[in-house]
Amino acid sequence: MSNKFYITTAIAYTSKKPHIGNTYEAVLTDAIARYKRLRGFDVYFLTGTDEHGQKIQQEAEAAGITPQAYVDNVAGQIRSIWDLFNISYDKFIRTTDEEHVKCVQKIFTKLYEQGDIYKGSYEGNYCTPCESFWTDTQLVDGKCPDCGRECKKASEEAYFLKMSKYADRLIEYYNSNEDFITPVSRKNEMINNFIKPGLQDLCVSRTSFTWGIPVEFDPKHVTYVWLDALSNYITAIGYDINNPSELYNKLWPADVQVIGKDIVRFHTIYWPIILMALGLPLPKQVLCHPWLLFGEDKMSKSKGNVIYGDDLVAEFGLDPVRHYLLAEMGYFNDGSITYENLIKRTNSDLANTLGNLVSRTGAMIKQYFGGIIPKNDGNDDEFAVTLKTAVNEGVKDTVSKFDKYFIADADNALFNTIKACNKYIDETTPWALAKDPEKKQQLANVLSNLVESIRICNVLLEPLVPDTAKKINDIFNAPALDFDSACKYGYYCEGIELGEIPILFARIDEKKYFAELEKKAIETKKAQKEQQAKADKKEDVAPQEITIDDFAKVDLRVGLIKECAKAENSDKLLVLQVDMGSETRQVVSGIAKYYEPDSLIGKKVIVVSNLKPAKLRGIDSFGMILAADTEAGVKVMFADDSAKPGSKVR
RNA sequence: CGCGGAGUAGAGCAGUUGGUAGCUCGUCGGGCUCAUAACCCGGAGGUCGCAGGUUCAAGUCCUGUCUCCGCAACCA
Repeated sequence: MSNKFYITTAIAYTSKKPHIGNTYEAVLTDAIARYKRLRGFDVYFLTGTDEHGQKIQQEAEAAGITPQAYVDNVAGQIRSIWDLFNISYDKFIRTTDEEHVKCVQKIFTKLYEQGDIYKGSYEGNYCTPCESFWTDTQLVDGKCPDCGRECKKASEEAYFLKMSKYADRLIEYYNSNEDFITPVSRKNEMINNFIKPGLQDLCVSRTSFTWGIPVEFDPKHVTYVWLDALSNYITAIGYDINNPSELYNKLWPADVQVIGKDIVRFHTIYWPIILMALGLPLPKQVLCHPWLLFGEDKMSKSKGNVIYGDDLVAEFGLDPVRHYLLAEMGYFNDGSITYENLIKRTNSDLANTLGNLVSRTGAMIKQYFGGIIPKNDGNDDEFAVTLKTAVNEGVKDTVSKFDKYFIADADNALFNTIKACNKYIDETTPWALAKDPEKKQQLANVLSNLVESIRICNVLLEPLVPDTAKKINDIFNAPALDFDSACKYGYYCEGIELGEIPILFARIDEKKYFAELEKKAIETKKAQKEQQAKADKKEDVAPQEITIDDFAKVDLRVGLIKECAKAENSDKLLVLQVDMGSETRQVVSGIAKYYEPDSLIGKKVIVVSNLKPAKLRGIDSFGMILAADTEAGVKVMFADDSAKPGSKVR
C-alpha cells in the first residue's frame, strides 16, 4: 500500500512578477507538503508556470522580445521567489516544456478523435483581457461579468469540448466525495451557478493569437488556456495516453490541489470533465483558498507600493513573512497584509513567545549547568505534569488542525502550546531553585523539561517556519525532526552541550519602523516633486524654442467625431471614428475616464493628422486629438462648430 | 435584480451538528527578574448591523432590510 501524497499548486501566470498574494498559495501548499512529509508520506509537490496566451503575446510584443524570452524571464523570477520562500517543490513545470506541449497535443487529438472535441464556430461575447467567452445571459449590462469591460461579439472557427455529457457524473462525484471541494460553500456555488443552468461547451482553441500549443491536425488553431494549463497536473508527472510513466501511475490521482477562489470553476468542473473524457480518475480534493488583500491604501497602486514577497523578506526576514501568511489566512475570508500587523505578529509570536523562550532557556542552562543540558531524574512535580499535559494536548490539537489543512488554526494552537513553556518557567522559578544547592536536581528537571518541550513543539514548527526550526534544532543539537519523537518526552538532548544561542527574531520597533518609513516616503515624494517640477519647467517655463518651420511639420486638422466607443480591453481608452473631410479615420484617446463616449459624438476636435500610427492595447490609432491637462482632469480642445472637418489649423 | 465577501469587546478575528460569547493585539492593575523593555496572573470592555419569525433555547436556522468592501495594468 503506497502512502504517496501528490499535491499541486495552480501554475502561476507569467505575465508579470507575482506579488505576495500569489506567493501565499505556494507557501500554504508548502506548509501542507512539509507536514505530510513529517507524517511519513511519500510527498510529491508540483508547482510551476502557465506561459501561453494572448496577454503574454501582447506583453512580449510591447517589450519588443519574443514570447519565449519574455516567459523565460518571468518564470525565472517566479522560481527564484519560490526558492527564496523555501517552497519545497519536487518539480517546477512550465507549460512551454516540450513534454507538456507534446502531451497536450496528444490529448487534444485523442479527445477530438473520440468525439469529445468537435469543430464549431463560436458566436459569443469575448472578453480579451479575461480570455473568456460569455453567453448573453452571463453578461452584465452587456459587459464582462468578471471585469466589467466591453465584450466583443466574436465569431470564429473554434474547437469545443463537450460538457453536458459528463454533468451527471460530475454531480455524482461531488455527492459521493464530500471533501472534493473544500470548503463546501464553493461546491454549492458551482452547482447553482454553473451546473444547474446547464453547462456550456468549453472553447478549447483559438485562432486569434499564436502564442500557444498548436493543434496537431489543424495548426492554425492553438490550444486555448484551460486544456493547456490544467493538463500540467498530469503531464508534469509523465502522463502519456498510451504509455504513462511509472511516476504517473504511482501519483495520479492527486491528493490535494490547492487553488485560489477565482479559479474554482475551472478546477472543479472543467478539469474533472477533461479527466473523465480521458478516462482518468479525478483528484481527491480541491482546496480553495481566499485572497490576500493589500491592507490599507497606504500601499496603493497609485503610490506604486504593491507588495512583493522578496521585498518583504529583505525587510523582515523569511520566516516572519511565512508565519504571517500562514497564521493570518483562513479559508473563508480574504486575508489582509499590513506592515503593522506583520510587525505585531512577528514581535508577539516569534520574538516574544518563541525566540525569548529559547533565549531564556538557553541562558539558564549556560548559567546553571555550564551549557550542558542536564539529566532528568523522572520526578515530575505538579507543574511538570501540567506542562506535559499542555504540550501533549497542544500537539494533538495542532495535529488535528493540520490534518484538516487548517494551517492558521494549527499555527495558533502551536503557539498557544509554546506559551505553556513560558508559564512553566514562571511557575517553577528556576532562578530561585538555583540559589539552593539542595534543589539542584529540581532545577535540572525544570530545564530538561523545557528543552524537551521546546524540541517537541519545534517538530511541528518545521512545516511553518523551516529555517527557524532548523536553527532551534541546532541550538539544542537535537535529533532530526521526526513526528514520532514529537509525541513523547524522550529527553533526547540530555548531556548535550548547547550550541550558540543566536537571537532568533529581533523585536521590531514599530514606531521607529514607521517613522523611518514615513521619512522614506517623504523623501520619495520630495524627489518626485522635484522631478515633476523639472518636467513642468520644461513644459511651462522654458519649452524649447522652435521655428515656424518646425511648427509647420505638425499637421493639425479639424475633425468631426462620428462614432465613439470604449475600447473593449481598456478602461482608459476611447476609440473614435473621426471625419477628417477627405476620409474617416480611427483615433484612440486616453480620455475614457473623463468623457462618456456618447457625449463626444458630433463634437469637433483638433487632430494631429500626420502623427505616426500606433497600436494601443492592440487597437490601431491614426492621430491624436488635442487636450489640456488640468487639475480637474483632461479637457478636450473642441473646435469652433463652424470649422469644417479637414480644415487646416495653424 | 451584476458577481462575490463581510458586518461579534478599541483593532484584527474564532465561533463546527442551535444550549452559559471566545482568541490574539491593545488597555488597566498586580507579580517576577532567567530572558529579546521580554515572561506570568488578574480586571475592564460586546443588547453578536437592524427588524421580524421558528424554537423550551439563536451569533448559530428562515424572511426582509440597512451599511461597508473587492472585481487587475501602455492616459495619443
